Amino acid sequence: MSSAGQPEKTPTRSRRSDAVRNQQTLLAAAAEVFAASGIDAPIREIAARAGVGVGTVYRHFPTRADLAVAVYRHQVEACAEAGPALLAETGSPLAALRQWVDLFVDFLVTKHGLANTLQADSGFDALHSYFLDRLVPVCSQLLDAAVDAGEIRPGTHAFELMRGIGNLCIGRDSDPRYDPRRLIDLLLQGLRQPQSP
Amino acid sequence: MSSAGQPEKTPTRSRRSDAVRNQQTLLAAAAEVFAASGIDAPIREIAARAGVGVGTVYRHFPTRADLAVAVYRHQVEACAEAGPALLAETGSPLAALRQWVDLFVDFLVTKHGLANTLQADSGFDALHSYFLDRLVPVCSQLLDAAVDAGEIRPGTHAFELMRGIGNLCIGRDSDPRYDPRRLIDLLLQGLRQPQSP
DNA sequence: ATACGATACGGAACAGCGTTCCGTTTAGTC
DNA sequence: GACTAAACGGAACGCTGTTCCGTATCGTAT
Repeated sequence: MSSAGQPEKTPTRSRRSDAVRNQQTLLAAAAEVFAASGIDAPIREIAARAGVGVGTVYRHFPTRADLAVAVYRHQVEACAEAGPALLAETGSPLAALRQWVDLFVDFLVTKHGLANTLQADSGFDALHSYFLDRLVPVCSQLLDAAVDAGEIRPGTHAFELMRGIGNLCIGRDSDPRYDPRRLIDLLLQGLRQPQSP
Repeated sequence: MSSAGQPEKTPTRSRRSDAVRNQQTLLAAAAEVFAASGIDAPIREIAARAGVGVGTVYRHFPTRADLAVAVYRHQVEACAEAGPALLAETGSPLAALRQWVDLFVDFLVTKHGLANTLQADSGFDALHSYFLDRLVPVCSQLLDAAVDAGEIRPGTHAFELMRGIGNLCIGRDSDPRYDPRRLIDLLLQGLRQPQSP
């Protein structure tokens, strides 16, 4: 009969130790490979560095995006948590927004190719969604606060702003004359404009 | 006979007729396929539609970018020529810049995947260069005029602005909530800001 | 009109990558 | 120690870009 309970764990067997070990190894390997060769590096390369077969990679992380989410989760989390913190400790919500955007840009720009994944159709659906689900609310909060403080005009959607910032970060490495930050600054300046004709 | 002249043509033989015919056919086929399946469509598909072998495609257009340049040349040219025209017929240089940017965005946004090629490392070097070589001077002229008229702040590089606009246009089709034009408007608004604190 | 050689053609062949699938191995449990 | 579910490895498949060369075709000199 088995109590009807057991709602969440160990139906019959516990997780195999080699499986958890491999998952960890894979995570580390993927982090290294992503850093070295970008987020588009061949799966085989990651498998090789972790010393496993490709089948194992796919079992643990069905899509490349799942792997990327796992690799970058901590940093995304940190960025998300920084939002409210900045808002609390900074006098001007707009200044807080600026600093937060800077954090976000830092994050995107230091990982080769990460910015491209902000596009919805980049084949990184899981990563895309995770980024947006986690960060859009934070951005929204900052935007609202700045609007309430009368520092920026209303009407801008956090989702759109985040995607725009992500897009602007694409291809930063390929040309030294292109600095996304300058344009993002311009964008934020544009937000300030008090609805002029 | 042959005057000593003829400085540019027919060293010994003239171009073969099948070659010119195939080049035309290829151009038409590529235009159709690009429109239908995006600029990343398989070369084989283009070859098939043109009724030639892949070797022929590569002989006429060594890289995909060369093909794209040939396909879009007219439209890029039109856009480039519209710049000075708008400047001449519009009172405000900033207004002219706005209209011109609108044209550019129209162009990018109506071709599936074209915007991505504005990135320097997208593997579309020839296209990237052509776009930039042709359009950056035009944009620069508009920017300068607007600066001279005191409508925008100085210091913005046409190259950077163009790349930024191109980047913002990426992925427009994948999400109806994302409208690049709103952000580009914001960007241009930011330009207007008279150098505030 | 014909022959000849340069030019262009076609598509097989190779390489790199993502992804699937299944025979084999291994860890956990009895 | 035996049994079985879980996990593994990597061969295999399909799709793509790109190269290469034997063959067909066109332009021209005769």
